[in-house]
Amino acid sequence: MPTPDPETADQVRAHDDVLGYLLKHAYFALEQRTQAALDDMGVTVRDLGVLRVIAGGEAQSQQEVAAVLGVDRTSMVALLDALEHRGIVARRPAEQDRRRNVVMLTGDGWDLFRRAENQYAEAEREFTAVLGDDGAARLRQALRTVLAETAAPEQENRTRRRP
Amino acid sequence: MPTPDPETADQVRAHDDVLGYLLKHAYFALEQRTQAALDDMGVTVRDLGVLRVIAGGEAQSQQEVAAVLGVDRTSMVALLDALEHRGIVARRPAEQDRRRNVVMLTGDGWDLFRRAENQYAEAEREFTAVLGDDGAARLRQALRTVLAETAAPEQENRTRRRP
DNA sequence: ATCAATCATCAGTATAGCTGACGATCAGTT
DNA sequence: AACTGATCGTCAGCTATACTGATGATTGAT
Repeated sequence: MPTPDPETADQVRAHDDVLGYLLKHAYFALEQRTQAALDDMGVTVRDLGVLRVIAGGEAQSQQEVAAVLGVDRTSMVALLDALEHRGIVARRPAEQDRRRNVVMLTGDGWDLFRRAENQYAEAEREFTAVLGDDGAARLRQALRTVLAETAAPEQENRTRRRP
Repeated sequence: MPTPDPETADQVRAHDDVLGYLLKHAYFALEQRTQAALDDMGVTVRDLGVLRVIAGGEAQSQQEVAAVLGVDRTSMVALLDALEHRGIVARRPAEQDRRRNVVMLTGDGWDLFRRAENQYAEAEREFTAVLGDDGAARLRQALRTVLAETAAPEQENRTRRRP
């Protein structure tokens, strides 16, 4: 028997007991499904996140959008460049503070957003269908709870590993 | 009023109602916490995942490990190179099929694994402490359920976006 | 023996995030 | 009015990661 020490191997936690594994794979599985639902429209899930935050008035400036979504502000530049190029969003310097760019949806942007959001929501519903409405709501609530507790106000810091 | 159409903006879903957002950020928040708990030992969460799968006997060859974890097989090479170099795992061609490399933990590897797994588990416990034991179990179960339903046997395909 | 398939590996490519810098702008001080 | 420090958007360069496609070694079936 090559690998597992038979006496100890069965005390080892199964990989799908590990919350990190479950979260990561649930995230990627959902991403794949929702992205597939958006492919027709030429929008990424990421794009839609930006549109949603703008449409909901949750953020105005580029940095606010970036902060809400946990995206780096320098990455937001290229992201918005593409969306602006396609006439989906527009940038305009804020009147009170001309350093800031206020980002807003164009008419076409609103249109695209609503269609994309519908497709996205449908894909999410399918994804959580097994849980039932209550189960899906409880899942969301649980995630919201742990996130609120963590309350990491700093950036996300995904890259850094051992130096 | 620059951005939100006031009549429509309040019909827009808040970003933290979106399951994709919640999963992604919960995943990254947990990753950060658990990684911090492992930093002392010079192991990444990713490394530990590999060790766990090997230690539990859930996989033997490199590709099996990669498949269980949803990691690309070509990425697994470098990952194992590093672990082997540090004397944590050992590769040996399988006797029945010498194309395959059977991966196993060394004595030091078992040692490191057990310590790392303890640290990791503690960090996870802290992360889900707000939910209580039952809540944490329900969260895990919900994630396992949607993942089982998805049952995506293909690769993960994280990169591809619009062509 | 031959041939397609599989495993580990490697080289090359693309993407995303981060750091650090820059100019423009703002607020507060003098 | 001029000076200082901070903030915003932008850009260039670095890194980590995943993927593609190719290679050699090996296998199983014909």
